[in-house]
Amino acid sequence: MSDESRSLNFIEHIIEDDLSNGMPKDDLRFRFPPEPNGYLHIGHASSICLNFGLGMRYGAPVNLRFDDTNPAKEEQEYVEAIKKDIEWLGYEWDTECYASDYFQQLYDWAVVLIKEGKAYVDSQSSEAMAEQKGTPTTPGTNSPFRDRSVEENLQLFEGMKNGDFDENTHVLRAKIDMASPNMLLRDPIMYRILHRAHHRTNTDWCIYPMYDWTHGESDYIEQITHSLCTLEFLPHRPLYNWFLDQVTESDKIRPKQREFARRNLSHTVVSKRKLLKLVEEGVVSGWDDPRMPTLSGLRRRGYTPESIRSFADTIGIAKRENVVDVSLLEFHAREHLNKIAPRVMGVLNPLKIVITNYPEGEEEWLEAENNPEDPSAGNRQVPFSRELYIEKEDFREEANRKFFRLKLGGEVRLKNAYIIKAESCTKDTDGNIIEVQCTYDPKSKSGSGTEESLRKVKGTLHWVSVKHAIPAEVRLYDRLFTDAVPDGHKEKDFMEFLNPNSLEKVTAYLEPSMKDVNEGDQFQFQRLGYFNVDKDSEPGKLVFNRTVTLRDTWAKIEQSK
RNA sequence: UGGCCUAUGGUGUAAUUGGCAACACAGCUGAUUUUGGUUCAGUCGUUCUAGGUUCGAGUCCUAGUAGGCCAACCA
Repeated sequence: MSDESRSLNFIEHIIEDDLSNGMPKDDLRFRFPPEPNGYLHIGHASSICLNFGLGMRYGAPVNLRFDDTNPAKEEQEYVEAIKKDIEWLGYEWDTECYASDYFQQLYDWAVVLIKEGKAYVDSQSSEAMAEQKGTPTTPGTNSPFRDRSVEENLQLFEGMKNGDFDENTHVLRAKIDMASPNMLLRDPIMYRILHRAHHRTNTDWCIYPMYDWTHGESDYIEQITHSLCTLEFLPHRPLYNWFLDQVTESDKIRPKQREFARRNLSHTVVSKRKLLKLVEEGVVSGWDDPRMPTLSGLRRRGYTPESIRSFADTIGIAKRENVVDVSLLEFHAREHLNKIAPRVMGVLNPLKIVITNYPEGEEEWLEAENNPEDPSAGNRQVPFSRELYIEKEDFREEANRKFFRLKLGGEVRLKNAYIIKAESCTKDTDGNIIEVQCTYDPKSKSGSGTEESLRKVKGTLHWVSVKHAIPAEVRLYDRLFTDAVPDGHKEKDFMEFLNPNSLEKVTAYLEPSMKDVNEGDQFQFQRLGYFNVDKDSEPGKLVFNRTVTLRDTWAKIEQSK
C-alpha cells in the first residue's frame, strides 16, 4: 500500500523525528492493548488502524497485548471476540501477549521498590485514602502508614500476596508526592487484594497490579518504542515515566507514551459502559446487533473491513475533540460495496402490476448485468411474466414531470425488460391502490437493439415477477440515536435520544437468483441500497440486513418540500 | 477556582516546520446514465479574540475566551 502522497499525522512526525535523531528503524515496535472486558467498537478501529498501520508503514512488529489486570471484569469470551475482530480487519499481530504474563516480574519489581523505600503498604479504608488525597485545588496529606519500615512493608506485601488478608484491607502504594498538582502522583496504588479467579492465572494471585503500574512496565518488557493511547491518559504520563524510571536499564529501549484524541462517531455512543447498557437493557439484540458501532455489529451489518480501514485512514488522528459524522463512514461503505456487490432486484414494499397485453401463463428469462462497475462479474437471467411487483412508491396516479416514475398514462422502463405504460389502477374500499394495469411494448426489450428498445424514457424501475419471487425478511436500520451527540448533553441521559424507529422489518420479494445465498453474502438491491445475508437466515427463510441505502437524491427533493 | 491538553469551512484532517490555507465528506449547479446509483465538471465556505515579534504568522510570544481531562482498591 503506497501512500506517499498522504501527509503525516502528528504521531508519524514524532516517529520520524525519533528516527532522524538516531533511533534505529529496526527498534520500532508497537502494540495494541485492549482490556478484555467488552467488544471492540469503531473507536478502537482507529487505534488498531493507527498501531497496525504504523507497523506496516515502518515494517515494525505490533503486539496484541491484553491488559488483563482486573479479574472482576475480564473474561476469556472477550479475548476471543477481540482477536476475531482484529483478524477480520485484516491485521496480523506479532506476539499475543497478556499483562498477566508479567505478574511475577511486576511483583519482583514491586519488592525492589519497597526495599528502596519507594513503595509502602497502606492499611486504611479507601474512604480514608480518598480524603487524604486532597482535591485538584488542594494538596493531599500523607498516610499514617507512609513511613512503615521496609521490613514491615515487605512482610505485609508478602502476606497480601499469600492471601493472608481480606480484600480492601491493604494496598501497596508508590511513595511519590501527596502534594503534587497532578493527582495521579499522590502516592498511586500499585496493588490491591482481590480474591478472584483470573481468566488466565486462575487463583495463583491474590493481589493484582493497577493499570499505571502495569502498562508502562509491560511496554518496557516488550520493548515497545511508542506506546500510543487516548488523551485521557495524558496526565498519567508523568506517572508512566516515574514507574519506568524505577526499572529502566540504560541499554534497553525506554518506551514513550503519546496520546491522541479518541474518535467519536455521530448518532451513536462509543463507550463500552454505554454499549453494555444497550445490550443489558435489551435495547439491541446483543453486542453484534447491526445497529451497534461495535466491529462485530458493523460486520454483521455488512460493513467491509476495507471500508472501515479507509474510513479510519481518512479521519486520521489528532489531539482535538471530535465527532465524525456517520455519513463519512457510510460513504466508505458505499464506495467499496459499489465495486464489489452484485446487483439484484428486490422489492421491499410491493405493488402488483399486471401487463394486460402480455400472454397469460407465459414467461421469459431476460439477461441482466451483475455489476456495471465490474464487467467480469458477468450476467444472469431474471424471469419476466404478466404479473409483477414494483415498489409502491414508484407509482402515482398523478404526478408532475419531476416524478420520473410510473404514473397513469406515463411510461417507464422496467430494468432489463420492457417499456411499460400505466393504463389504469384498482383500489380497495379504503382507497388504497392495490393493482396497476399496464401495457408493454413487446419491441422495447432491453438489449434487443430495436429502435423501440433504444427509446429514451425518463424512469427505470426495478421489479420482480410475482410467480418467481422469493419472499425474505429484510431488516431496515436507521441511526440508533436521534441526536448527533447523544451523550453530549449535561442534563439529559443518552438513553433519552434512542431512536424508536432504528429497526423496521419488512417482507421483501426477491428475484429467484437469490435462492442459494450464504450468510454474509453482499448485494446491491438496485435503486435501494446494499444488503447482506444475516446469520438469522434459515433454509427457506432468508433474512437480510440493509447495510446502507444508496445515495438518494430523490429522497432529498421530496424532503425539501 | 490548582494543574494539564486543545482551538483551521457544516464535519474530519492537512499545510514542505515562519512563505500563495488544501484534501475528503456533506451541501448546491450542471453533464452522462436502462439504478434519481456510479462517473465527470463546476460551486459554496475556514485559521477563536486582542495585542506583539517579523519583510512576512494558521504556525512564534503575551493576555483573554471557549471546550476537554484530572480527586476508582477501573482501564
